[in-house]
Amino acid sequence: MPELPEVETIRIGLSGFLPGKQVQSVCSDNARSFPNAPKDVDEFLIGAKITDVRRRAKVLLIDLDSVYTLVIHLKMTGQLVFVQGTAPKPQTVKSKTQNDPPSTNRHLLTTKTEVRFGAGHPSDSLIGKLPDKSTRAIIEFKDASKLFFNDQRKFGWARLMPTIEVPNIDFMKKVGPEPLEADFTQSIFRNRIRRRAKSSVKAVLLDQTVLAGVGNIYADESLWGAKIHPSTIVGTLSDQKLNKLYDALLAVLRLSIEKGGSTDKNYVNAEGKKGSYLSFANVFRREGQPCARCSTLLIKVRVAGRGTHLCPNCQKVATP
DNA sequence: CACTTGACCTGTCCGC
DNA sequence: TGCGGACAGGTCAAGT
Repeated sequence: MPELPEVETIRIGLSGFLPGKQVQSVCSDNARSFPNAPKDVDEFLIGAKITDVRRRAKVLLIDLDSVYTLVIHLKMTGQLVFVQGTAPKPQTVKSKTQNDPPSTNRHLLTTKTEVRFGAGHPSDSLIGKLPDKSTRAIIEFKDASKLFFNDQRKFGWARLMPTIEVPNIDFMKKVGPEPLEADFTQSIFRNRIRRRAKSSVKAVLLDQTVLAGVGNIYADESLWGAKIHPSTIVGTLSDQKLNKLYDALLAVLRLSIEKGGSTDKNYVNAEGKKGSYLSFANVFRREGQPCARCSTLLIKVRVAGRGTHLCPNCQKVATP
């Protein structure tokens, strides 16, 4: 679920909290979610200070002064939850599904001022209830603040590795350019998209080796913006159409970062606010609703193995 | 080699 | 009410 705008929102938020924090202790389930050997954690994470929080594609990079980096991919349901260690300030945010009596919250931490990042699930809407059963790792800092890594579906992972080796990860070597970097021009976009001339344009947008950071939400939104059917074969698209797609893609990515990303179930940014992009979305999860341009009812189909939202009137399959 | 599909997971939702 | 199955999607491995 977290795509480029969500991970960037998380990066911005964590950048306000983490630099300078010194790691006091770490606990994890030692499974796939955080597979490092305990001795490496002892040597390179415990006692280290965080120097920077970076992002590449959908990957978060938390740099340490041990010259190691914590590399985190949230995949679909991963979250990073930062909990301040001081000034406990009880909050009562109720689940929308039920009114949980406080007495049932047996896992309340002593500190309750928390900031949650990333994709979530309904049980997460009770702020202050951590760790929960999706918690995979907890990093505690010397000032008693904590960073929780939660992931309901265990697709995400966090890995500690030497900073200098991060660019050598297979994913990092293969991943395409950042679409919001200044030197990512229309012609570079067209050339990279055209590398997969026989594929559907949606499959190519989702291909991280073509360009970095686009997932299902922003693929659908940008194709609607450019009036291109997601099944259109890349080779049949004109330069003009691809330029429109470039413009639409950059516009939706920028708008979403401005809105703090997309909140599906729940998700808040550094200021405790939900990402609001989905309320600006034109097609994603809006099947059955009228198209904002032509009022035709939006539909949901399957393209490139993904649920795909489009306007059947504005986005017709290109006929060569 | 280029491209597509399935596996990995768990929680939710829908139909019977 | 409960149960089975489809579905959600980022990425990699396996298949066509």
